[in-house]
Amino acid sequence: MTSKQRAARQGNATIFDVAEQAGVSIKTVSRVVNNEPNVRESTRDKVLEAVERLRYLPNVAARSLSGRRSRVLGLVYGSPDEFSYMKDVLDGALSACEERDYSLLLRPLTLPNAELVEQVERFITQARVEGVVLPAPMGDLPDLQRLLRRLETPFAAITPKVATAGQVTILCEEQAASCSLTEFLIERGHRAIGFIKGDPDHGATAKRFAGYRQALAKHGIRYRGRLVRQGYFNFDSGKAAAAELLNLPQMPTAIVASNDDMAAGTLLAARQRGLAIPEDLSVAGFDDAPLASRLWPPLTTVRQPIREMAKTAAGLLMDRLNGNATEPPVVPFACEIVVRESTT
Amino acid sequence: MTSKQRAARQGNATIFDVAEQAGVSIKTVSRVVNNEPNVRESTRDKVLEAVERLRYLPNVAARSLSGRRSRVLGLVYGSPDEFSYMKDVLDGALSACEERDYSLLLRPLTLPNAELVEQVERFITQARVEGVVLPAPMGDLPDLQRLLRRLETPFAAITPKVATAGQVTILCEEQAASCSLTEFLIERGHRAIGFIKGDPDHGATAKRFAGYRQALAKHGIRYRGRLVRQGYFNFDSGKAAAAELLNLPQMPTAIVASNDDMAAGTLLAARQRGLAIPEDLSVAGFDDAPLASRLWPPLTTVRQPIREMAKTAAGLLMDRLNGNATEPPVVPFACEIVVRESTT
DNA sequence: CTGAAAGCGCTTACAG
DNA sequence: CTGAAAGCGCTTACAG
Repeated sequence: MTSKQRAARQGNATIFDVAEQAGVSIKTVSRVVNNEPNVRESTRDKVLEAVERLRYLPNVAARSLSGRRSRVLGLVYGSPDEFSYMKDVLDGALSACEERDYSLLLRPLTLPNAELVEQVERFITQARVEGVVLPAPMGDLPDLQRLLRRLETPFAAITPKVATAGQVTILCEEQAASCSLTEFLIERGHRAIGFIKGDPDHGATAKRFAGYRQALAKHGIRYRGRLVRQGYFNFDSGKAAAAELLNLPQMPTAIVASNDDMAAGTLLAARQRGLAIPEDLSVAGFDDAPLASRLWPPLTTVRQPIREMAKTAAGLLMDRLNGNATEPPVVPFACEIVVRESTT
Repeated sequence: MTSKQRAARQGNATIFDVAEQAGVSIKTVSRVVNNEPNVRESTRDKVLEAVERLRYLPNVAARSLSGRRSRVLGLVYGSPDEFSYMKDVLDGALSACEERDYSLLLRPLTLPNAELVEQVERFITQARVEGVVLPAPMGDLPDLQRLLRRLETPFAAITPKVATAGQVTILCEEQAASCSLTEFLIERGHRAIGFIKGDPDHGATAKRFAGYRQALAKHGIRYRGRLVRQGYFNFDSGKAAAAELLNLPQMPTAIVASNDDMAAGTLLAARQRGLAIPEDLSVAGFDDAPLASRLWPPLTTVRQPIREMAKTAAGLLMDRLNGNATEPPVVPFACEIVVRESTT
C-alpha cells in the first residue's frame, strides 16, 4: 500500500508519508511545516505540494509531546448570566488562536471560590496550558497571580486594575469614555446625575467612576456622594441601586450605570415608580451589549471593542510564548458612545 | 536526583516516577490510572498513594498519541448575537467533559457558510476530535451529516428535526410546552393569537408551531394563517413579523413568539405603535433567556433545561465513544412555563 | 494479576 | 541547506 492510499484510507497522512512523497527527510518536512528558515525554495515547494496532495495536517498530540509544548491557551473566566461580554472575549480569543494554530481551552469559575487555585492549577497542569487569558476581574486575583507565577505561566489580562510587569495588559479608554458620556448628559442640561458603580473587584469600576467625576469637575458641577451607589455589574444590583437613587428627596434627572445590565435594572426600577424614560429620567449604560438595543427605550451606552481587545490579548500572549515579543506596548483601545433613545 | 525531586522541580511527574515510587511497572500504573480491572487491591493502593504524593497527572498529549484517541470533544455552533442559549449549551457540555476528563474544543461557524465542510473537517482532523456536539440547527445540515459520516465521527444532536439512527439525540417536549403556553392564553380569554415562527432550519420551529395549532384545535378555535408569520429567531425578524401582525385589520390580542429574542422584537414593535403590554397585547416567548426578565414587562416564556440537555448530550456521546452504550434511549426533557407580566 | 517491548508522530539536539 | 538518531510519555498488543 502506498502512503497515498494509506492516507486516503485513514484520513490522516503522517510526516513520513509527506517526506516519502517529496523525497526528503521528515526533518525537512518539519522545517517547511513550521516555517523554519534554511530550506531551499525548490525543496520547500516540493514539500508543500506533497502536503497539499496528501492533505497533511500535523498531529497536535505528537507535536505537543515531542515539542514539550501544547499550543494550548486557557481562558479562565467567571460565568455571568448576562454573557455577552464573555461571548465577545471568547470570539476574540478563539479567532486569535485559530490564526496561530493554537487551541483554546475554557475554564469557567464561580466566584468567590475557595478552590480556585486548586482548580486552575489542575486545569493548567493537566492540559499543559502554555498561557492564560484573564478577562476582568481574573487579572487582579492575588491567589491566581501567585499560582501563575509559581507555574511560570504567562498571562494576558484584559482591563485589570493594575498591569503586572512582564505580562500582557490590555486596556481601553474607559475613563475618557465615561467622562464623555457624562459630559454628553451635562451638555443636555442635566445637573443631578446619578452614578451606579460596578463591582469593586473589576478594574473598570474605578476608571468609569473617575470619568464621571472628571466630567462633573470639568463643568463645575459639585460632586455629591449621595448620587453614587454601589452595584455589582448585574441586573439586580442595578435595580436596587437605582431604586435608592429614585427614592432620594432630590431625584437625579439622569443615571449613568457602569454597564448595560445595571442600566436595564435602572430602567425597571424607574418603570416600577411610573417614571417615563427619557422624559422623567435619562439612563445610560456601558458595553453596548445586545441587551442595550432590545430594551425600551434602547440604551445610550458606550461601545468597547471587546472582541478586538481579547483577540489582541491572546495574540500578544502567543507572541510572547513564542519569543516574538518583549514587553509589548500597552496601547489602550478607544471606546465609542452610542446614542439611543434612553437619554434626552 | 530522585523522581520526587524531579517532579517537584518540573511540576510534572511521569508515569515512570509513579511506577518507581510504587515499586511496580508503568503498565500497572496505567491500569490504575485508567480504572482498568485486574489489579490487586493492595497494588492499586500503593499506586494511588504514589500518584497522590507526586501529584501525578497523565500527560494528555502522550495519552492521545499512544492511544490514538484524543479525549477531545468538539462543539460546532452558529454564533448568534443573543448568546444565552449557547452559553447554556457551553456550560452543560463543559461540565460533562470535565467529569470524564475530556477537553472541549469550540468551532463557531457563520451560517450559511460555503466553506462549512472544509472548516469542520479541518477542525476535526487536526485536533483528532472524537465526537461533536451539535446544537440546533447543526444537527440537520446535510453537508455536515455527510462529512461526519465520512470521518466516522459520532455526534450528539440537540433538538434536531430528525434523529439520526445510531447517533445521540436530545429532545425536549417543545410541542407540549408550546401547546400549554397557547392554552394558557386561551384560558385567559384570548382568541386571536398571533404566532411568530422560528428559523425553518431549526427542529424546534415546526414543533413549537405544531403545539400552537394543537392548542387552537383543542379549544375549537379556527386556525388562521394570516396570524402566523415567519421569523428567524433573532430580534429584528421578530420585530418585523410583529409589526405585520399589528398592522392587520383585526389585530391579535396576544402574540406567541418562538423565542425570547423575537418576543423582545415584538415588544418593541408594539411600543412603536403605542400599545400597552399586556393591556392591549399579551406577549410570550420561549427559552427564558436572561433577556426575558430584563425586558419591560418581564416576559412570560418557556424554560427549557438547556444546560442539562447539553450535558446529557455530551455525556451520552462520550459513553458511546467509550463503548459504554448502545443505542441510548431518547428521553425528551420537560419544559416549564414561566408566567410573568407580559401576558394577561 | 503483572510486566517487557514496541510504537504513536512529531521535535530537539546534533552532525555534516 | 539537509538528515539520522533519540526521545517526549503514554497505550497497545502480547506474553506469562
